[in-house]
Amino acid sequence: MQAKVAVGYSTVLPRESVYEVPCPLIHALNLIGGKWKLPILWHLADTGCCGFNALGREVTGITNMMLGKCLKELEADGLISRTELEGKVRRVQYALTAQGWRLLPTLKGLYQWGKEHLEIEFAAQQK
Amino acid sequence: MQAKVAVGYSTVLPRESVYEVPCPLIHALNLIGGKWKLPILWHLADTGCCGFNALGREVTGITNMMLGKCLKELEADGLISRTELEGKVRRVQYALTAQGWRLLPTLKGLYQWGKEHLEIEFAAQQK
DNA sequence: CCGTATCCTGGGGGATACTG
DNA sequence: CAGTATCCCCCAGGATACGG
Repeated sequence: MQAKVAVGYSTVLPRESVYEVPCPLIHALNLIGGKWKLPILWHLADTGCCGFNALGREVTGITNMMLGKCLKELEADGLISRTELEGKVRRVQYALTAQGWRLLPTLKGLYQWGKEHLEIEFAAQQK
Repeated sequence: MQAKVAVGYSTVLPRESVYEVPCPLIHALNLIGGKWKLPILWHLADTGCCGFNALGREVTGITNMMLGKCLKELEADGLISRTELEGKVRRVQYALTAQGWRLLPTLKGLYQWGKEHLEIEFAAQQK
């Protein structure tokens, strides 16, 4: 067995099910869970802001259905903002909120860990 | 729109679907995805090592089915180790691997962000 | 004690079509 | 351009039971 290392938060499970008590980590994972939330956030991070159809074109493979659903949820959760612009043709702008921006860097560690994991996995296959 | 901040990794989407190209972040999220992977990892982090039934007792709500499936996947992914102990009665020890240990602290930032999000949400409901 | 086999259900997500 | 409505399929995960 490994020596115990600092994890940074409590790993003690509650007596009740973890799903009957609000866990911040599970909560965060739920907000960005699903197949398309992260790609949408990435593209907004990359371009600054974006309209509905433009977003649909850039996030390859997503359908209008899922795009609408995800955008609605992300907005309700305060990760993105929706702004209707004035003009004769209808125009809407989606952008990250401050809270949305704050989320992205927190994923960096996980990204690095995943990269390492992929490399180890790849090396094992080469043998 | 917000000023652009450093995210720590590339947010540029590939021309192909994100799901046709191996993204380390998506990969990491897949490894710990599902309902029970994190609770299992937490309990192993908390106790050091654990047998099958003991784990099932502590991770409240999980069934034998899901426990077996998750343990098998986590082992195949190199996050936990499975050791059969010598003796007249069968005994097995599950524990985190070094890679498993390295994962947990990377989730700290996400945990903090989720905590903040819960607090903001709660404050909004009080109004 | 350590699991596996079977059966079943809910909902996430795809395809397609339609509206203002 | 910015979405909604409908239908359908698949599989993660629950319930239950059984075997080494």
